[in-house]
Amino acid sequence: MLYRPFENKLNFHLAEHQLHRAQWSIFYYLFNYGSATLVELSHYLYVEKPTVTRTMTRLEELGYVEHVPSHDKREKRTQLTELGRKVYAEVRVTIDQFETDILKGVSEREQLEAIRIMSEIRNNIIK
Amino acid sequence: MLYRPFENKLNFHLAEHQLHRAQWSIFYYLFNYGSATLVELSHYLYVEKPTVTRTMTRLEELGYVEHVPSHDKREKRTQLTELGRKVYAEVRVTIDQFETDILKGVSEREQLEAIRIMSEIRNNIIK
DNA sequence: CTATTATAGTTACCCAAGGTAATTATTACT
DNA sequence: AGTAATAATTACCTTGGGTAACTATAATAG
Repeated sequence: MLYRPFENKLNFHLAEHQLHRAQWSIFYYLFNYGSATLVELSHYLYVEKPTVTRTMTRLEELGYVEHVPSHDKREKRTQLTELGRKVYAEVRVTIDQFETDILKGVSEREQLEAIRIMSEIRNNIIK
Repeated sequence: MLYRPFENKLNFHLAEHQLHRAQWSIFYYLFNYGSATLVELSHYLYVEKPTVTRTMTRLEELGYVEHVPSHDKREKRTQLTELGRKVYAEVRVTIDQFETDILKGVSEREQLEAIRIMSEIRNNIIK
C-alpha cells in the first residue's frame, strides 16, 4: 500500500471513536510531529486560526489532546494524550483497511505514478 | 487539458458569480443533462435529498434555476435559467483557466494515466 | 377498485468545518 | 519605552453534510 489518499484527509466515520476529517488531520500531525501550536496547524492545514481553535477545543473536551508548557506565553502548544494516541492507533487500523480495500487492483507502479502526478498538481495549487 | 480535477468539484471562489462547490456540481449536471429531479441529483452527488433541496432552494432564490413541468406531480424537475447558463459559461472559463494553471508541467500522457488510476480507485470506493 | 406500499419532496432539527472582523495578551523590534 | 508583530480567542456568518418525521402523489396487490 503506497498510495494512501486518506493518510491525512478522511471523510468517513471510523470505528467507535468517530473522528471527523479535520480532527483526523490534526491527530495525524500531532502523532507524527509530537506537538504543535495552533498557528503551526493552521499553516499545515491551510485554514484560518479560528477554525483550528474550534477543532482543538473540541478535541480537548474529548480528552484527546493536552497542553504542553512553552516559553512563549502567547502560544498554546498541544500534544496527544495517552487516550489520544490510543484512538489514533485504532483509527489508523480502520484507515489502513479502507485504503487497502480501495486500492484493490491498483499496482504498486500505478500507485507511485499517481502519487507523483498528483503531487505535481498539488504543488501547482499551493504555490 | 485532459485531467480536469475540478470539472465537477470546485472548492474555490469564482469570478463575480461565486458558485460554491455543491452549487457548481448541480450547475454542471443541469448544463450537461438539460434538467433533473431532486432524487436524480441526490443519486448523482451521493448525498441525501434534504441536502439537494436546500441547495436548489438557494439556486432558485438566486434566479439560476427554474421548474419545468412534469407528468409526475410528485417530482420537481428543474433546469438552468438563461441567467444560470450565462453564469455557467463565466464560471466555466474561470475553472478552465485554473485547471490549465495547475496542470502546468503535467504531460498529456500523465494526465490520462492519473485519470485512469484515480477512476479505478473511485470505482472501488463507490462500489 | 380499494387499500397498501413506494416514491418525491419538504421541514425541522443537528453538526462539522470553513470564513471574516475585532479583541486581548504577549513578544519582538526600533 | 513605545510601537509592531504574533498567537490565540470570541462572536458571528455560511455551506453543506446528516437523520427523523411528515405530506402528497403514484404504483401495486388483493
